[in-house]
Amino acid sequence: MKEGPDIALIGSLIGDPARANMLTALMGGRALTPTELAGHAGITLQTASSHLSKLESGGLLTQRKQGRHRYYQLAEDEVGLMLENLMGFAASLGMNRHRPGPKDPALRKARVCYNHLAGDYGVRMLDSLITARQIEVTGDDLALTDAGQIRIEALGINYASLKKSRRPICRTCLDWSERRSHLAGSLGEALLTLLIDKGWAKRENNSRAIRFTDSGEKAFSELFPQ
Amino acid sequence: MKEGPDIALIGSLIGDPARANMLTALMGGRALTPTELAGHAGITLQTASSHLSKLESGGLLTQRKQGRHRYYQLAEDEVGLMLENLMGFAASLGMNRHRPGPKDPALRKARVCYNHLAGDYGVRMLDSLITARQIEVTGDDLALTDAGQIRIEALGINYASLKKSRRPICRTCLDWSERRSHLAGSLGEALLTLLIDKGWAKRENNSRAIRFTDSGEKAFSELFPQ
DNA sequence: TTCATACTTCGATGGTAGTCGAAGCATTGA
DNA sequence: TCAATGCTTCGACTACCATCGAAGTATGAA
Repeated sequence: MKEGPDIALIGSLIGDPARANMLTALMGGRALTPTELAGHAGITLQTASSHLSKLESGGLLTQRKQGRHRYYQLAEDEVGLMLENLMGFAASLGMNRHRPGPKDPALRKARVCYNHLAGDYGVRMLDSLITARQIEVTGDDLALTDAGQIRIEALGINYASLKKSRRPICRTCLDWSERRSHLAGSLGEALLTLLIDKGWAKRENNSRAIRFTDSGEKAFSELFPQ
Repeated sequence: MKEGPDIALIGSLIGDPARANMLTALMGGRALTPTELAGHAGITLQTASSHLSKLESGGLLTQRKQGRHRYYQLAEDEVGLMLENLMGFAASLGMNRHRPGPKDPALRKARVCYNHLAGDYGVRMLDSLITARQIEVTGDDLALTDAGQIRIEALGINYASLKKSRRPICRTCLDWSERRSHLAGSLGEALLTLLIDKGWAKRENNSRAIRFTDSGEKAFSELFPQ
């Protein structure tokens, strides 16, 4: 009894519907204000504020003040990975909160997973990078090969700056809709940023879904062939 | 808002300390009775019964009646993987319920993860199998090679019976103490059973820890060299 | 300074969920 | 048939927590 880490604390943090909705909203990757998060959760600002301070002291969120706004976001990559993982488990048990609606296919196709690309397109991207031997699988974790370094530099991503940070460049993240891994880590983030900066893909408002333009679809397929 | 699977439901199930303690106890791999689980959680039988029915209807547990006993266990492999994963996250946040006690090193060295071997030894076993090319890493999932089939048959594990079940033979499970994967799936279970049947290792009572005998240590090191 | 916006803190309320005692049901053994 | 064990169900209590109104604090704009 009382062995190992305390999962009850995390469970209780996630267990409240209002908090779960806020965390889900923050999986969209944008930093959000208490007012916005209150809207997502369907509660008043006061209640949201109370929840947010709990999530923050629990280590799941961080905030930064900017003028008279406070922006909350997921504290670390690990938080996003854990949430995506939990969603995968919930989905495997058939715990869906809604009848699969019109948004659902869009989410399964491509969505933001905190700061990187997920869904069918996310999985395809990682698969393609592995097939092209630009990313190497060694045991658990992923590593960028020499060919991969050259490749991402050619795409305009600065490898040196990726390497500077303490975050892993490549890591796997279990996709809840595909039940396979997609690419997370600082490279995953950089690639999503690239897709958006190039105008190939756009974030939907108030949703984790990502919409590709026609030319974006084409460019993506060329960059990451099946 | 209200996108994706319902993580709040699972969170609330895990979020209660009594339930979390029961789930942790069941990670020991043995099927336990309500009376035993009540003891682990430090509550009365009535309360435990109420919790257990919630966990069962939530899909986390199954029960089977045997005479006048009811044996509860984790419903599926996925439940164990999810819990181990959550523990890993909790540990990474430093959420430990106790000062690392004398039991802690034993747990980190070798423990039961629901039905397979975890901890340092679990990770080493998988590493060794991969190095020997008896297990192959393809993208996300693991696969037994031809050499691996021959190997496990030689150990006395019937490959055909493993294959019959719908469960995956090999799968990864993220180890919370090592932060790397060990081997789960039906083969992971069979290998743990083997270690115990051969008398090389023993389950501690009321703990997830596994204690190796001296000869067991030696045999393990020979079977799975670094 | 004054007002407005954004957010937090305080305080009160209400609901819910965990808890246990007591009673009821089922199985086993004598 | 009777008693004992294992467990569930019922009912009541309690404590906690989410919730929101009201008041307080901080930042920015006018």
